[in-house]
This record gives sequence, structure tokens and C-alpha cells, in this order.
Amino acid sequence: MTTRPDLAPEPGLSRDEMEALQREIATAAVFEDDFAFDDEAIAPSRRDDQQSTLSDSSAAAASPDDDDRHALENPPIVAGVDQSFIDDDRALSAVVAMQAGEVIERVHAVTPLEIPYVPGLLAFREGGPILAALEELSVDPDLLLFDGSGRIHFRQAGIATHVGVVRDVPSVGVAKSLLCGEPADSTENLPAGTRVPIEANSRVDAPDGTLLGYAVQTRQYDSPDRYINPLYVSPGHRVGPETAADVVQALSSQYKLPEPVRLADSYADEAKSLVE
DNA sequence: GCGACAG
DNA sequence: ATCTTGTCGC
Repeated sequence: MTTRPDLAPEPGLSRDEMEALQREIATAAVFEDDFAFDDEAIAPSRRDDQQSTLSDSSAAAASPDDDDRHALENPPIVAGVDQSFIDDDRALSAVVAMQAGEVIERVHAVTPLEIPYVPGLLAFREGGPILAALEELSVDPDLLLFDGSGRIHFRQAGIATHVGVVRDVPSVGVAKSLLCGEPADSTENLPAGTRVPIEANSRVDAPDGTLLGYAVQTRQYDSPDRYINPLYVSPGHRVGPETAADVVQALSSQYKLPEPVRLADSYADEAKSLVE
């Protein structure tokens, strides 16, 4: 449960040092459920559903105990993180915090970009700007959702894992394309609500077949001969692969991306247009 | 040497 | 990520 500022992604490191740091991050990361909040209370309408259920099914039953009451009154805060780029050397990081389906805070930070994008080293380019934006948040999130990979990474230390470990906050990686690893089955035209395991292959620093995450189909067209690609969801820190996929599905309704990430996405563009 | 490669 | 009109389909 220790926060690890010493493992922060420093853009000034050599490539070898960056990779070595990522192996340390992967070692410090927890790829299984380890959080105190009620993940069942994350979805939007959940709160109302539970209250009505409680009121008509428990005529003579005891009133909710302290834990239930706490969960109902304090749904977990989930923050979506995304970035936009103002020019070649300035990044704008946006964070949208939601609770029970409602946006409770939006913050952003503009920071200089130190290094270019290199596949596998994304955290060293965007990690600093993201940490800067998270500092602006007045609420403290129970879960962070990133636009990028978590454990689905060459060294099992994608940006969701890296930032999650540094802040010691449960986190999940939500990528729109697959960086590495191998789907256990075809991911073509999957029905909405389904998922396919993503396993480690020779390109990943883990035994072949290790479950890294899931291809998650949050939305799909009804009939046409065209289809939507799945999301590649993986544990960042303190969340297991099943829960990571569950959370993303619970937070996705009308759109492909889970709401906190989708809103952070548009907020990043909106804030950018006001800056440039 | 060639291919693969989050955002 | 970003540059961008039209276009296909519900």
C-alpha cells in the first residue's frame, strides 16, 4: 500500500534505464483485486436500483448495516484520464472524476513534453503530465481508468500500471488497439458483452499463456456487415483481469469507451481548443 | 536483416 | 496522438 514516488517515470532516463524501471514497476504491481470500495456500486443507475430493491423486499428485514449504508452513500469515485497535444512540445492531460454516474470534477494540466512517443515507453512521455493533472484533483479517486495498456505490455508495465503503482491507486488500462500478447480466440465481430482472453506470447516478459487481460466488446452493431473492434482491457494495479473487464463493461453504456475515459477524451479536446 | 509496435 | 469531407447505416 506504499506510494512510490521513487518509481515515477522520469523522461531523462536512458532507454535501458526506462526498461529496467518498468521491470521494477511490474514487480511492485498487484495484478489481482486489492481494493476496499464496492465495485458493484460503480455503475450509474445502480444506486437507484438498490434503493428500490431494499425498500420493497425488506419489509420486516433489518435496516441496512453500516457497510451497506456506507456503500450506498459513498459510491466509489472513478477517474478517467486522457490527453491531447497542443503542439510538439506541450501536452494537455485531462481527468474526469465520476461518482454514481455523475461527473463530480474535471481538471487538466498543460505540461512540456520531454520525449517522443516510443511503443512500450508511453508512460515516460505521458506519465509526468498525467501525474501533474492528478495533483489538481481535489477529490481522491478509488479507481483510475487510462487510455492505454496496463499489464498488456512487453514488460507488464503499461502506463496504467506505472501510474497506478506510483500513486498506489487501483487502476485499469483501456487500449483501443493491441500492443502485444495473443487473443485466445478470434476477436472479429464479437457480440456486445463478450470478452476474449489476451495471453502472453514470446514478446511479453511473462510465461507464455499468462492471462494479461481481455479483449472486451462493449458495443456492437446490430446487423450490418461492418463491425466495431473490441477494447483491450488489462489490470493496471490492484485489480484482477476479470474485475478490470467487469468495471469497463459496467461503465460503458451508449458508447464504446467507458464513460470516464470518453468524457476525459472530449474534455481534453475542449480544454485544448481554449488554450491554442 | 525483417517485422511489430498503446498514444 | 493529429490532419479532416464525405459517407454508410441505424
